[in-house]
Amino acid sequence: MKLQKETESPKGTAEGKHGRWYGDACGTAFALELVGERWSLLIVRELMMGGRRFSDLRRVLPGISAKVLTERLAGLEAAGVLKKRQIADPVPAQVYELTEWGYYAEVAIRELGRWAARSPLHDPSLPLTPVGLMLSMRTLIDPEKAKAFDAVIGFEVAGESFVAELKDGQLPIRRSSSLGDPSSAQVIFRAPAGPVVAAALYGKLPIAEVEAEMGLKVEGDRELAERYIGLFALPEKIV
Amino acid sequence: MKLQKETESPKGTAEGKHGRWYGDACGTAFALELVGERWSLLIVRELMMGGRRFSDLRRVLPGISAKVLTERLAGLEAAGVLKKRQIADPVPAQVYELTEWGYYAEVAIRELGRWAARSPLHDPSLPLTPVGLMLSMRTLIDPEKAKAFDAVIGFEVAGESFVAELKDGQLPIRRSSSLGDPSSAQVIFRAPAGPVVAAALYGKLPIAEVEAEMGLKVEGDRELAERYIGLFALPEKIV
DNA sequence: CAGAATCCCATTCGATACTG
DNA sequence: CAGTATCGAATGGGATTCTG
Repeated sequence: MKLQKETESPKGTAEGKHGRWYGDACGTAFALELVGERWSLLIVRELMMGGRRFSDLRRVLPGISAKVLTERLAGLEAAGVLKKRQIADPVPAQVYELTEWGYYAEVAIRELGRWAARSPLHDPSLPLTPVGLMLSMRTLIDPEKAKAFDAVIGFEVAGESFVAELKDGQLPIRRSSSLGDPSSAQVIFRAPAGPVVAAALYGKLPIAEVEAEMGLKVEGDRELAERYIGLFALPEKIV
Repeated sequence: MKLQKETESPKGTAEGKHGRWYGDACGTAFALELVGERWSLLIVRELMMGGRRFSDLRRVLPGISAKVLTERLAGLEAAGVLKKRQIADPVPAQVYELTEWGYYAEVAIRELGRWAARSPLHDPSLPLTPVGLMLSMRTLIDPEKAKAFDAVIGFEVAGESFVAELKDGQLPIRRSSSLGDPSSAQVIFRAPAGPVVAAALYGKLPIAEVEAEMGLKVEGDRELAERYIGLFALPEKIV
């Protein structure tokens, strides 16, 4: 990012002013120029389930400062990864939303996560944002097992709602404004935080135990919930 | 990386001393802690075709300083991505080699590259290292077309030699110490630099033209070379 | 409250010089 | 060849302030 700062790459000769960029035709190197700065890819991750406001991003990315978030959003917009958009819906506000191409980054984000989760040093007990949880499901679902299974699952995690529509081995997930009782979901997982759902999906703790000890609530078809959980497996560690 | 510096994550409470780490269970966030610093992932990329020495890395990563390379290698070793190994083969020396898990990062590296290459801002005319070229072939080959085609192709690019063994739609590539005439390759591409081969593979310029104007030499079965080139296509740009 | 702008300090980067 | 040592410049991040 920072594509149009003071001194852009002079006549395409491969490097910015201070050798700050890589000057490498390799797509990976270019990706790192676009999203390689601290926080950038996590911002993209948080936008993967739809546009978010500035303050939403600050909330789910604890530790990012307003200054850095501002800089990153500007850089990602200059890079064509996201666009700032005015909305008038609930109240006049602006949301940051991925461009079509920005959404294509999901595969790379997933594969980075799949790889890193296989490190023995990875600590899955840390906090997990609702969007992080949703993306982890899309990463870790077993596509073979999923083929034989259609379902509509609702999630309400830390106040954010999503609907996952399992079909043809695919698991598209969208944000849902209201996951009320007139929902089409056959089963709804409600949890105060991401790791609670993760404990059920990946930790393979019995649902009842996660309900009793971590505040999960599974509403609707509990047998379906069990089958759904059976679709996921953490990748094995490697050393 | 920097996993065991002065103040490691205190009792696993999610953040390092200065909030430098993300404290996020999301595998992607952890990946960024491991390889998210400037240059790290490009070092991993350059090791993807086998171990390299310190000076090899400095040469193919123009712009990286000895200091930063030293720091990154130490960090990546602490993270379990690579290992320093003593060799005595040609001369006593030490090489940095990916661990088994380190090699698994290739998918993520490829997907980052595939994504970024679809940006209209990507400039494919920049320099391309031999390893970058080899990885780009593994990224951009059409697996469907490749299924019906077995071949052994040699490459000698900027003094580095590789053999690619196309079989069952897979394209494993290994470094080759000598790509002499007693080689098993059915066709050999020789070029002074990566972009020359890229011009033939992805630019779809006629072989004869790339030979005449860019210094490519195609030895052996030229018809096979044409068929091989036909397996590759740049992904379309999106906006 | 949303978000941009400013100030300040710690860390990091990169170039150069130097060493076993 | 394989790194260390050093130093100025750039960046990162927190706190504060300003604007709507």
